[in-house]
Amino acid sequence: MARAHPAPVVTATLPLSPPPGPRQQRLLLVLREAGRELSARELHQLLEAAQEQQGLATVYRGLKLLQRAGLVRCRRLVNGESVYAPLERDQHHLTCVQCGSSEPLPICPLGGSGLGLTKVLLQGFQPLFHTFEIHGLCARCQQLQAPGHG
Amino acid sequence: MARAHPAPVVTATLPLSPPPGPRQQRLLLVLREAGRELSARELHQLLEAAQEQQGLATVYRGLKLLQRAGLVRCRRLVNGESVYAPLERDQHHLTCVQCGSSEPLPICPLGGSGLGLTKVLLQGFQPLFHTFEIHGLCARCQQLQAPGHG
DNA sequence: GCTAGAACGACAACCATTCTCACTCCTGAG
DNA sequence: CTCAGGAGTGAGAATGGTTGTCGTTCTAGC
Ligand SMILES: [Mn+2]
Ligand SMILES: [Mn+2]
Ligand SMILES: [Zn+2]
Ligand SMILES: [Zn+2]
Repeated sequence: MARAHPAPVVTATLPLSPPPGPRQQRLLLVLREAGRELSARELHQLLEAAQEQQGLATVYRGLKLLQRAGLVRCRRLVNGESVYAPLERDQHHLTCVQCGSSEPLPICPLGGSGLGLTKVLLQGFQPLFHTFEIHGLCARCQQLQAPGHG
Repeated sequence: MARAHPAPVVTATLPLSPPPGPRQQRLLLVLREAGRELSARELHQLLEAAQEQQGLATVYRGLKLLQRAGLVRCRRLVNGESVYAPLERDQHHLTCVQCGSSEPLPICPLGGSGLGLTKVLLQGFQPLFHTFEIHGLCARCQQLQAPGHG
Protein backbone atom coordinates (compact mmCIF):
# COMPACT_ATOMS: atom_id res chain seq x y z
CA MET A 1 0.00 0.00 0.00
CA ALA A 2 1.30 3.41 -0.87
CA ARG A 3 1.41 5.08 2.48
CA ALA A 4 2.61 8.61 2.99
CA HIS A 5 6.28 8.02 3.52
CA PRO A 6 8.35 10.59 5.40
CA ALA A 7 9.98 11.45 2.08
CA PRO A 8 13.00 9.24 1.40
CA VAL A 9 15.82 11.66 1.91
CA VAL A 10 18.19 11.15 -0.93
CA THR A 11 21.43 12.44 0.54
CA ALA A 12 24.08 10.40 2.30
CA THR A 13 24.26 8.38 -0.84
CA LEU A 14 25.48 5.00 -1.86
CA PRO A 15 28.69 4.67 -3.82
CA LEU A 16 28.06 4.67 -7.52
CA SER A 17 31.24 3.51 -9.15
CA PRO A 18 33.14 0.31 -8.57
CA PRO A 19 35.79 0.57 -5.83
CA PRO A 20 38.68 2.70 -7.05
CA GLY A 21 42.18 1.41 -7.65
CA PRO A 22 44.98 1.13 -5.10
CA ARG A 23 46.25 4.66 -5.65
CA GLN A 24 42.84 6.11 -4.88
CA GLN A 25 42.49 3.86 -1.85
CA ARG A 26 45.73 5.27 -0.47
CA LEU A 27 44.38 8.78 -0.93
CA LEU A 28 41.22 7.83 0.90
CA LEU A 29 43.17 6.21 3.71
CA VAL A 30 45.30 9.29 4.27
CA LEU A 31 42.21 11.47 4.27
CA ARG A 32 40.54 9.23 6.83
CA GLU A 33 43.56 9.15 9.10
CA ALA A 34 43.95 12.91 8.98
CA GLY A 35 41.77 14.62 11.52
CA ARG A 36 41.07 17.51 9.19
CA GLU A 37 40.42 18.50 5.63
CA LEU A 38 43.48 18.24 3.40
CA SER A 39 44.41 20.11 0.28
CA ALA A 40 45.74 18.30 -2.77
CA ARG A 41 49.21 19.59 -2.06
CA GLU A 42 49.13 18.46 1.56
CA LEU A 43 47.97 15.06 0.43
CA HIS A 44 50.78 14.95 -2.11
CA GLN A 45 53.32 15.81 0.58
CA LEU A 46 51.95 13.34 3.12
CA LEU A 47 52.19 10.56 0.55
CA GLU A 48 55.73 11.60 -0.24
CA ALA A 49 56.67 11.39 3.42
CA ALA A 50 55.15 7.91 3.56
CA GLN A 51 57.23 6.67 0.60
CA GLU A 52 54.15 6.38 -1.56
CA GLN A 53 54.58 9.40 -3.75
CA GLN A 54 52.05 10.27 -6.39
CA GLY A 55 52.47 13.08 -8.84
CA LEU A 56 50.39 16.10 -8.04
CA ALA A 57 48.37 15.65 -11.22
CA THR A 58 47.66 12.09 -10.18
CA VAL A 59 46.48 13.25 -6.78
CA TYR A 60 44.05 15.62 -8.45
CA ARG A 61 42.84 12.89 -10.77
CA GLY A 62 42.38 10.47 -7.90
CA LEU A 63 40.46 13.01 -5.85
CA LYS A 64 38.09 13.62 -8.73
CA LEU A 65 37.51 9.89 -9.09
CA LEU A 66 36.83 9.56 -5.39
CA GLN A 67 34.36 12.40 -5.55
CA ARG A 68 32.49 10.79 -8.41
CA ALA A 69 32.52 7.49 -6.54
CA GLY A 70 30.77 9.12 -3.61
CA LEU A 71 33.68 8.60 -1.23
CA VAL A 72 35.14 12.06 -0.85
CA ARG A 73 33.72 15.53 -0.45
CA CYS A 74 35.35 18.80 -1.36
CA ARG A 75 34.98 22.49 -0.68
CA ARG A 76 36.80 25.60 -1.70
CA LEU A 77 38.42 27.90 0.80
CA VAL A 78 38.37 31.65 0.41
CA ASN A 79 41.99 31.69 -0.69
CA GLY A 80 41.09 29.56 -3.69
CA GLU A 81 42.42 26.19 -2.67
CA SER A 82 40.19 23.16 -2.38
CA VAL A 83 40.21 20.86 0.62
CA TYR A 84 39.01 17.29 0.76
CA ALA A 85 37.56 14.99 3.39
CA PRO A 86 35.94 11.56 3.55
CA LEU A 87 32.25 11.62 2.77
CA GLU A 88 31.30 10.15 6.12
CA ARG A 89 32.74 13.13 7.92
CA ASP A 90 29.80 15.52 7.84
CA GLN A 91 31.18 18.89 8.80
CA HIS A 92 30.26 22.47 7.95
CA HIS A 93 31.82 25.83 8.67
CA LEU A 94 31.65 29.45 9.66
CA THR A 95 33.87 31.39 7.30
CA CYS A 96 35.04 34.97 7.63
CA VAL A 97 34.76 36.99 4.44
CA GLN A 98 37.49 39.31 5.69
CA CYS A 99 40.35 37.12 6.85
CA GLY A 100 39.24 33.79 5.40
CA SER A 101 39.36 31.91 8.68
CA SER A 102 37.04 28.93 8.78
CA GLU A 103 35.91 27.22 11.95
CA PRO A 104 33.64 24.20 12.35
CA LEU A 105 29.91 24.67 12.74
CA PRO A 106 28.41 21.72 14.59
CA ILE A 107 25.15 21.54 12.69
CA CYS A 108 24.06 20.07 9.39
CA PRO A 109 21.06 21.38 7.48
CA LEU A 110 20.23 17.85 6.36
CA GLY A 111 21.01 16.23 9.67
CA GLY A 112 17.94 15.85 11.80
CA SER A 113 14.97 17.26 10.01
CA GLY A 114 15.68 15.78 6.61
CA LEU A 115 14.66 18.98 4.88
CA GLY A 116 12.56 16.99 2.42
CA LEU A 117 15.17 16.51 -0.24
CA THR A 118 12.90 14.40 -2.36
CA LYS A 119 13.55 12.91 -5.75
CA VAL A 120 11.01 15.32 -7.11
CA LEU A 121 13.33 18.19 -6.34
CA LEU A 122 16.40 16.46 -7.68
CA GLN A 123 14.86 15.52 -11.04
CA GLY A 124 17.36 12.93 -12.16
CA PHE A 125 20.31 14.55 -10.43
CA GLN A 126 22.39 12.02 -8.47
CA PRO A 127 23.51 13.68 -5.23
CA LEU A 128 26.95 12.81 -3.91
CA PHE A 129 27.58 15.32 -1.14
CA HIS A 130 26.54 18.73 0.05
CA THR A 131 28.20 21.87 1.30
CA PHE A 132 26.76 24.36 3.75
CA GLU A 133 28.57 27.39 5.00
CA ILE A 134 27.79 30.58 6.85
CA HIS A 135 29.85 33.53 5.73
CA GLY A 136 30.32 36.60 7.87
CA LEU A 137 32.75 38.37 10.12
CA CYS A 138 34.66 36.60 12.84
CA ALA A 139 34.90 38.24 16.24
CA ARG A 140 38.39 39.55 15.60
CA CYS A 141 37.57 41.16 12.27
CA GLN A 142 34.47 42.79 13.77
CA GLN A 143 36.65 44.60 16.26
CA LEU A 144 39.17 45.70 13.66
CA GLN A 145 36.36 47.01 11.47
CA ALA A 146 34.55 48.77 14.31
CA PRO A 147 34.29 52.57 13.88
CA GLY A 148 35.70 53.80 17.17
CA HIS A 149 38.84 51.70 17.24
CA GLY A 150 40.57 53.62 20.07
CA MET B 1 11.64 49.20 -0.67
CA ALA B 2 11.31 47.78 2.79
CA ARG B 3 10.74 44.19 1.88
CA ALA B 4 9.03 41.79 4.23
CA HIS B 5 11.65 39.89 6.15
CA PRO B 6 10.31 36.60 7.50
CA ALA B 7 13.13 35.71 9.76
CA PRO B 8 13.61 35.55 13.49
CA VAL B 9 16.51 33.37 12.41
CA VAL B 10 19.87 34.97 12.81
CA THR B 11 20.81 34.85 9.16
CA ALA B 12 19.50 37.32 6.60
CA THR B 13 21.25 39.93 8.64
CA LEU B 14 21.11 43.61 9.06
CA PRO B 15 23.63 45.78 7.26
CA LEU B 16 26.64 46.46 9.39
CA SER B 17 28.56 49.14 7.60
CA PRO B 18 27.39 52.56 6.56
CA PRO B 19 25.76 52.68 3.13
CA PRO B 20 28.42 52.28 0.46
CA GLY B 21 29.39 54.98 -1.97
CA PRO B 22 27.87 55.65 -5.39
CA ARG B 23 30.17 53.23 -7.21
CA GLN B 24 29.09 50.39 -4.97
CA GLN B 25 25.46 51.38 -5.34
CA ARG B 26 25.80 51.07 -9.09
CA LEU B 27 27.21 47.58 -8.67
CA LEU B 28 24.32 46.65 -6.45
CA LEU B 29 21.79 48.07 -8.90
CA VAL B 30 23.20 46.07 -11.79
CA LEU B 31 23.17 42.94 -9.69
CA ARG B 32 19.55 43.52 -8.73
CA GLU B 33 18.46 44.18 -12.29
CA ALA B 34 20.20 41.10 -13.60
CA GLY B 35 18.06 38.03 -13.24
CA ARG B 36 21.03 35.86 -12.39
CA GLU B 37 24.32 35.72 -10.58
CA LEU B 38 27.04 37.75 -12.22
CA SER B 39 30.78 37.35 -12.20
CA ALA B 40 33.04 40.30 -11.60
CA ARG B 41 33.99 40.34 -15.25
CA GLU B 42 30.39 40.32 -16.40
CA LEU B 43 29.64 43.15 -14.03
CA HIS B 44 32.61 45.07 -15.37
CA GLN B 45 31.40 44.58 -18.92
CA LEU B 46 27.79 45.50 -18.16
CA LEU B 47 28.95 48.73 -16.56
CA GLU B 48 31.10 49.45 -19.56
CA ALA B 49 28.12 48.98 -21.87
CA ALA B 50 26.14 51.38 -19.69
CA GLN B 51 28.80 54.11 -19.93
CA GLU B 52 29.64 53.72 -16.27
CA GLN B 53 32.89 51.88 -16.52
CA GLN B 54 34.79 50.84 -13.44
CA GLY B 55 38.17 49.23 -13.51
CA LEU B 56 38.08 45.53 -12.84
CA ALA B 57 40.04 45.97 -9.62
CA THR B 58 37.51 48.54 -8.49
CA VAL B 59 34.69 46.13 -9.21
CA TYR B 60 36.37 43.53 -7.02
CA ARG B 61 36.93 46.08 -4.28
CA GLY B 62 33.33 47.20 -4.43
CA LEU B 63 32.00 43.67 -4.30
CA LYS B 64 34.03 42.96 -1.21
CA LEU B 65 32.69 46.09 0.45
CA LEU B 66 29.14 45.10 -0.44
CA GLN B 67 29.69 41.67 1.02
CA ARG B 68 30.95 43.10 4.28
CA ALA B 69 28.02 45.49 4.35
CA GLY B 70 25.61 42.59 4.18
CA LEU B 71 24.22 43.55 0.78
CA VAL B 72 25.73 41.00 -1.57
CA ARG B 73 26.37 37.28 -1.42
CA CYS B 74 28.96 35.32 -3.30
CA ARG B 75 29.74 31.75 -4.26
CA ARG B 76 32.45 30.05 -6.24
CA LEU B 77 31.67 28.00 -9.31
CA VAL B 78 33.48 24.79 -10.10
CA ASN B 79 35.56 26.51 -12.77
CA GLY B 80 36.99 28.82 -10.13
CA GLU B 81 35.17 32.03 -10.85
CA SER B 82 33.05 33.73 -8.23
CA VAL B 83 29.52 34.93 -8.91
CA TYR B 84 27.61 37.53 -6.98
CA ALA B 85 23.96 38.26 -6.22
CA PRO B 86 21.97 40.56 -3.98
CA LEU B 87 21.57 39.24 -0.47
CA GLU B 88 17.78 39.25 -0.66
CA ARG B 89 17.86 36.72 -3.48
CA ASP B 90 17.98 33.48 -1.53
CA GLN B 91 18.93 30.82 -4.04
CA HIS B 92 20.84 27.56 -3.85
CA HIS B 93 22.03 25.06 -6.41
CA LEU B 94 22.59 21.56 -7.65
CA THR B 95 26.08 21.39 -9.08
CA CYS B 96 27.58 18.65 -11.21
CA VAL B 97 31.07 17.61 -10.15
CA GLN B 98 31.74 16.35 -13.65
CA CYS B 99 30.71 19.11 -16.03
CA GLY B 100 30.31 21.97 -13.56
CA SER B 101 26.75 22.79 -14.57
CA SER B 102 24.77 24.43 -11.80
CA GLU B 103 21.00 24.63 -11.71
CA PRO B 104 18.75 26.23 -9.11
CA LEU B 105 17.47 24.21 -6.19
CA PRO B 106 14.24 25.69 -4.89
CA ILE B 107 14.82 25.07 -1.20
CA CYS B 108 16.76 26.78 1.54
CA PRO B 109 18.05 24.94 4.59
CA LEU B 110 17.34 27.99 6.73
CA GLY B 111 14.04 28.82 5.09
CA GLY B 112 11.12 27.33 6.95
CA SER B 113 12.34 25.40 9.93
CA GLY B 114 14.88 27.89 11.10
CA LEU B 115 17.39 25.15 11.88
CA GLY B 116 18.07 26.70 15.24
CA LEU B 117 20.92 28.92 14.23
CA THR B 118 21.23 30.37 17.67
CA LYS B 119 23.70 32.88 18.91
CA VAL B 120 25.11 30.14 21.08
CA LEU B 121 26.34 28.34 17.99
CA LEU B 122 27.69 31.46 16.39
CA GLN B 123 29.74 32.55 19.40
CA GLY B 124 30.43 36.12 18.40
CA PHE B 125 30.50 35.41 14.70
CA GLN B 126 28.44 37.95 12.73
CA PRO B 127 26.65 36.08 9.94
CA LEU B 128 26.20 37.86 6.64
CA PHE B 129 25.02 35.17 4.24
CA HIS B 130 25.03 31.45 3.73
CA THR B 131 25.73 29.03 0.92
CA PHE B 132 24.18 25.62 0.47
CA GLU B 133 24.89 23.36 -2.45
CA ILE B 134 24.31 19.77 -3.41
CA HIS B 135 27.10 18.32 -5.51
CA GLY B 136 26.61 15.26 -7.64
CA LEU B 137 26.11 14.08 -11.19
CA CYS B 138 23.64 15.70 -13.54
CA ALA B 139 21.42 13.46 -15.63
CA ARG B 140 23.55 13.87 -18.73
CA CYS B 141 26.83 13.02 -17.03
CA GLN B 142 25.25 9.95 -15.42
CA GLN B 143 24.47 8.58 -18.86
CA LEU B 144 27.91 9.31 -20.23
CA GLN B 145 29.47 7.61 -17.22
CA ALA B 146 27.19 4.57 -17.32
CA PRO B 147 29.02 1.25 -17.88
CA GLY B 148 27.09 -0.21 -20.81
CA HIS B 149 27.10 2.81 -23.03
CA GLY B 150 25.94 0.98 -26.20
C1' DG C 1 44.49 77.67 -5.52
C1' DC C 2 46.78 74.29 -2.80
C1' DT C 3 47.60 69.99 -0.10
C1' DA C 4 46.79 65.44 2.12
C1' DG C 5 44.56 61.37 1.82
C1' DA C 6 41.41 58.23 -0.24
C1' DA C 7 39.81 56.09 -4.43
C1' DC C 8 40.83 54.52 -8.83
C1' DG C 9 42.67 51.92 -13.01
C1' DA C 10 46.08 49.62 -15.86
C1' DC C 11 48.98 46.18 -15.53
C1' DA C 12 52.02 42.76 -13.29
C1' DA C 13 52.22 39.02 -10.12
C1' DC C 14 50.32 35.11 -7.93
C1' DC C 15 49.10 30.40 -7.55
C1' DA C 16 45.84 26.45 -7.48
C1' DT C 17 44.37 23.79 -11.02
C1' DT C 18 44.33 21.76 -15.56
C1' DC C 19 46.53 20.44 -19.81
C1' DT C 20 50.14 18.22 -22.55
C1' DC C 21 52.81 14.62 -23.88
C1' DA C 22 56.30 11.32 -23.47
C1' DC C 23 57.01 7.42 -20.75
C1' DT C 24 55.81 3.24 -17.89
C1' DC C 25 53.09 -0.43 -16.55
C1' DC C 26 49.67 -3.85 -17.18
C1' DT C 27 47.12 -7.07 -19.86
C1' DG C 28 45.61 -10.16 -23.30
C1' DA C 29 46.51 -12.30 -27.73
C1' DG C 30 49.34 -15.08 -30.41
C1' DC D 1 57.62 -15.69 -23.92
C1' DT D 2 56.98 -11.69 -27.00
C1' DC D 3 54.69 -8.04 -28.44
C1' DA D 4 51.07 -4.51 -29.41
C1' DG D 5 47.57 -1.70 -27.44
C1' DG D 6 45.80 1.10 -24.03
C1' DA D 7 45.25 2.94 -19.63
C1' DG D 8 47.74 5.27 -15.99
C1' DT D 9 51.34 8.32 -14.55
C1' DG D 10 54.39 12.47 -13.69
C1' DA D 11 57.08 16.65 -14.80
C1' DG D 12 56.49 20.76 -16.48
C1' DA D 13 53.94 24.29 -19.22
C1' DA D 14 49.77 26.75 -19.70
C1' DT D 15 45.59 28.71 -17.91
C1' DG D 16 42.90 32.20 -15.79
C1' DG D 17 40.45 34.37 -11.90
C1' DT D 18 41.92 37.16 -8.32
C1' DT D 19 44.97 40.17 -5.80
C1' DG D 20 48.83 43.39 -5.38
C1' DT D 21 51.43 47.45 -7.04
C1' DC D 22 51.92 52.00 -7.93
C1' DG D 23 51.35 56.20 -10.38
C1' DT D 24 47.31 59.10 -11.36
C1' DT D 25 42.93 61.23 -10.30
C1' DC D 26 39.39 62.76 -7.38
C1' DT D 27 37.65 64.90 -3.00
C1' DA D 28 37.47 67.57 1.02
C1' DG D 29 39.25 71.06 3.84
C1' DC D 30 41.62 75.27 4.36
MN1 LIG E 1 25.99 18.07 6.30
MN1 LIG F 1 19.22 30.15 1.73
ZN1 LIG G 1 37.99 37.37 10.23
ZN1 LIG H 1 27.20 17.07 -15.52
